[in-house]
Amino acid sequence: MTKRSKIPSPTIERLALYSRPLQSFVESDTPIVSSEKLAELCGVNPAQVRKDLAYFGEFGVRGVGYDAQELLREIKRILGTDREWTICIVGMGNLGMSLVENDNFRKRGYRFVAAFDLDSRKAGRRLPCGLAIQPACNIPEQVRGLGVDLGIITTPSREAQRAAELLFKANIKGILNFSATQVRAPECCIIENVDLSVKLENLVYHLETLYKGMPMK
Amino acid sequence: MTKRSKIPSPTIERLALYSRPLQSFVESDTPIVSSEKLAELCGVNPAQVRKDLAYFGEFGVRGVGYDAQELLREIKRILGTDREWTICIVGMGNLGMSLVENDNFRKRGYRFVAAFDLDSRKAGRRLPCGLAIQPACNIPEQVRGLGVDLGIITTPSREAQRAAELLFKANIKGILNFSATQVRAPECCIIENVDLSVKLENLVYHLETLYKGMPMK
DNA sequence: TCGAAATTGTGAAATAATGCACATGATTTG
DNA sequence: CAAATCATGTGCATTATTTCACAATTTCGA
Ligand SMILES: NC(=O)c1ccc[n+]([C@@H]2O[C@H](COP(=O)([O-])OP(=O)(O)OC[C@H]3O[C@@H](n4cnc5c(N)ncnc54)[C@H](O)[C@@H]3O)[C@@H](O)[C@H]2O)c1
Ligand SMILES: NC(=O)c1ccc[n+]([C@@H]2O[C@H](COP(=O)([O-])OP(=O)(O)OC[C@H]3O[C@@H](n4cnc5c(N)ncnc54)[C@H](O)[C@@H]3O)[C@@H](O)[C@H]2O)c1
Repeated sequence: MTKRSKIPSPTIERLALYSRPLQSFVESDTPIVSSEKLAELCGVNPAQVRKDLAYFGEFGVRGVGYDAQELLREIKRILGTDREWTICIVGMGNLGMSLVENDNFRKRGYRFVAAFDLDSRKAGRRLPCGLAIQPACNIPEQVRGLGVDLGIITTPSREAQRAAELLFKANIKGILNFSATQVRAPECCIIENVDLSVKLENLVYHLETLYKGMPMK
Repeated sequence: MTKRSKIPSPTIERLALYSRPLQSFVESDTPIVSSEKLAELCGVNPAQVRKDLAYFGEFGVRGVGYDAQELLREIKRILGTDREWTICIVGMGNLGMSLVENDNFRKRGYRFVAAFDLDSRKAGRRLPCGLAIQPACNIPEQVRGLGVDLGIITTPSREAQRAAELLFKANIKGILNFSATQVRAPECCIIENVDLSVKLENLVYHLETLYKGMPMK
């Protein structure tokens, strides 16, 4: 039990997924939820829900279900989202701005504490949230000084690796990269690459296959 | 050997991934690429690259490698991205605007042909790209009339299902949903849910686990 | 109080995905 | 032209993940 070393990584993604409907249950004063209900809302198998949770302990009551509030608390603890995480963001174009403005991150306990851009016309500008955009060359000093937890890269693809290098220099431990190039990182930094158009292409493939009358995966 | 019916879905995601460096090779006049090089750039195992491709045919030359241009063309054909796909987008807030403005989608052969919002102050406004935002109630008629291929949902979470229903009514076949609720769809429509904060929570979990016990600095 | 219904937790089977290792064919070099 | 080198394609072992199926536990109603 609780040997984190061999927990399937799909399990982790699903735990985050489960927390969304759980939050709703808590907000709507629905105290008890079953693996079947949760599974349905998240589009997975009920046994999967139970097994995912079982990696970390016994949170339910047989014949009854799970206490929504308690389960949500446990999942947050497991994921590490029961505390605030600070974020800096590099590349204040359309997507970067959109992310900083987005309220959901704040609600989930993330806080943007620094924003950077290479463009000298942008550097100095103050964002609605109160942050001032700083020149990218400040990254190592600023990010290290503030002890920022996470970095988000929203620069053009060709600049992504360079942006990442500055973050490594600042000793950052985790990066979410939205550009279309896979950023390469040293051992000590975890990268999550999120290429949005890969998602679109997935969709396109499935449609294409479907239209051709072939059975779908 | 082209039996599409049992192709692993991770394979499809990786094919899209491979196309990024391949594009660069083509643009920089590098004619030949090996599975090893491609694998390195995409952060996967070389045998994986070869196996992924082998599901669809023999595209390489033993002892030599793959012709970058030809391989790129084949991958596009396999994915279905060798033709234009039209997109409509529902919810023209920060993220929606950002997606419509993004040039990469156009470069990859996607074309936004309609944009919708519920907000009556937004409806009617013209976007830089030339599209005019329409009221959401126009979706069924407009989307069906234009024969739009794909839908993107960027409304607040609580509105996502409603937005989706309008798209179903318009007989749309695939939807990319950026809101934090999993949209439920009829058989005839494929949904890809992309919850960005799930990605962040993944990162947080791994950091938390990695540095459990050790002082984070 | 008892039996039926509900629902969890879990071992074991089934299914899916990955990666090794080598036969195969191309190319280069001496 | 033979040998060395390179890199693909693939059968198979390995590893990872999902799902089944059922014992265990709780609740409820007669
Ligand atoms: N906008 C979207 O909806 C969207 C969707 C999918 C992927 N993406 C990807 O996200 C990234 C950003 O997209 P965008 O639309 O915001 O682009 P954008 O061009 O609007 O913004 C990029 C910003 O990065 C800044 N920049 C460039 N080099 C930099 C550097 N070295 N350090 C710091 N800042 C730097 C630029 O000055 C600019 O402000 C791109 O890689 C894009 O492919 C965006
Ligand atoms: N902005 C981001 O960076 C970001 C990041 C992650 C996830 N998301 C998700 O993407 C979605 C959009 O985010 P956003 O920041 O653009 O929000 P936003 O509030 O800026 O925009 C939402 C837009 O949707 C419109 N809308 C509401 N109901 C509608 C309906 N039924 N039909 C059509 N339009 C409707 C609103 O008028 C508004 O213009 C949200 O679900 C958010 O959680 C956004």
